[in-house]
Amino acid sequence: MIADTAMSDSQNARALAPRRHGEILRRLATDGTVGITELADFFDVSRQTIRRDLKLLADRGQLDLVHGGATLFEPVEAAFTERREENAGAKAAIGRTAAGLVRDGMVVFLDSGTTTLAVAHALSERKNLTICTTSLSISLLMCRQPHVRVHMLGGEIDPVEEAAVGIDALEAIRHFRVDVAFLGGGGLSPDGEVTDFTRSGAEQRSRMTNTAGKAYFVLDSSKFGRLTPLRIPRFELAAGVIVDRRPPEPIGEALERRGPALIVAT
Amino acid sequence: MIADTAMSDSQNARALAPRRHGEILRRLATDGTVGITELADFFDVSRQTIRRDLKLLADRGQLDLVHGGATLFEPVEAAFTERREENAGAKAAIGRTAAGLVRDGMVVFLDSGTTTLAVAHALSERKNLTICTTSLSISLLMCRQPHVRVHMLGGEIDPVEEAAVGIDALEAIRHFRVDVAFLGGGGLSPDGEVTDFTRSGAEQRSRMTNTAGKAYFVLDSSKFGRLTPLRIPRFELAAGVIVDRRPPEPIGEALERRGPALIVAT
DNA sequence: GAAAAAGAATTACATAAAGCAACATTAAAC
DNA sequence: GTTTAATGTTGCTTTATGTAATTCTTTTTC
Repeated sequence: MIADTAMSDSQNARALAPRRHGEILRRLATDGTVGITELADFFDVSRQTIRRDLKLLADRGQLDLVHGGATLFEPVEAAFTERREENAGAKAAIGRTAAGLVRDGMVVFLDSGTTTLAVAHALSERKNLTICTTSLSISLLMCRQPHVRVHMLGGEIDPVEEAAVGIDALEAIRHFRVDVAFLGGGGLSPDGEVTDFTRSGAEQRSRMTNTAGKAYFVLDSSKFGRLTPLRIPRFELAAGVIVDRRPPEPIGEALERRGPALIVAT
Repeated sequence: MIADTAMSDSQNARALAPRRHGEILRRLATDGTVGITELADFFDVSRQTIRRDLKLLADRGQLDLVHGGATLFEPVEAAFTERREENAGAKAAIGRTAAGLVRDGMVVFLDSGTTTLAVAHALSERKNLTICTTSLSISLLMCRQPHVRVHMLGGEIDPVEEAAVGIDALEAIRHFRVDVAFLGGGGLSPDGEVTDFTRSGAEQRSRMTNTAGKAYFVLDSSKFGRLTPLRIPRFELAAGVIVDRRPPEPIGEALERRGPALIVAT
């Protein structure tokens, strides 16, 4: 079905305009850009024809024309980079509060995420820390800090989180004895529970909650009431949830009834 | 079949400005800095062109211009301190040559180091790669690339290399079957042997040489004749050593007599 | 700390490549 | 065969890139 579209036999591919369009869009989806000369060679048609194809697709709003070819509308540069900026003030406050729970010499686990990255920044005052993390950015940040030892938990990298996930990361956690863990989460549900996006993420956080001396979830207020699909088993064992302001009322109480302390950053 | 689709004619790759822009922003995101000469070498265009690209991106607010290149717009990046690349042109050439040895779909191991980082950059044309690395920068760079799967080998982070070292990294290597490995080295000794700075580094490279389908050392000319303390066991099993120019004569011959091919990048 | 040297920015212009529009040609449809 | 749609061709315009001369910066040297 799709295979026909993507077939590279130039004679076959040549005939029909819709085939070209399909292939053009497919390439755009994977590469982000297409070149006119490149396409003309591939389909064995003139550049003018390709130009007409692109013009048509551009009129339909399926791509952006540029000199020499076309690009996707949004080159989706800033998935992660963008998120970092959201709620920056709140996250910095959470970071400072979290850092206040850490003493020199401790072993600290830092989860992936922008809020935990803020915690990492706030930890720069502490000495002789051992940081244990799955996040590439946090590793890079902390390893450039003096008096800090960093352990990166390996595994397959999730391009969205820019952090290690999966079996290897899960296994690596076993090797560590951590004093305090700061964990992210997908949302804080109306009944006071932190929930997650992925099964392996939830499992990882669950284990950390279980093995760390103290485990804290760090959540900025944009997460309040947000529902994500996975519960985090043994969430009740967490020492606390650090937020930038008190969540609307059914939530805060429900959370405290479960056990973890509700800590509001200042 | 799809392979035809994914052809990487360097002429085409050069043509489109948006492709350069994408790569420039990607580099900025990982390195925090880009140099004009560096980029001109990499894309094989004039400095003037790169200057025009940077000017354009700066007007869009995507970066800050500085003398000789550009930096990230926000100084949020305490995380990504500047890493001036010495010998950037030579490394880019080595990177291109190395990338020429990689086919779409392969499993590639990339060692830590600035030369292997250049290889990573050059691999941006390839599709469906699985990258396996100990380097934080390379992980971060490659996981932002479409159609690339990244495995970060975990372990304690060496702040100099900004890469995982030690037992965990050594163990993690076992789990992988890699098609081709690109390894760094401390120096190329007068008797034609690649040597290393640390015991664990040497061991890691030795194992990789042994288990990878093909292993190549990538060394720029500043390493010629340099003596570092550790030999790399089973160095002779490497498929080749990629350099930017032929080393002075006792060295080149000695190397070839040992087995590995001497590949000079163009 | 000032002078010299090296590298980088800027300007202006030349050239090559791409876009465009009108017309010619071919292939499909009736 | 005629008609219609799609593609190819041609000449001209526009855009992108490269080159060279000049003027800053920065770095090096004494």
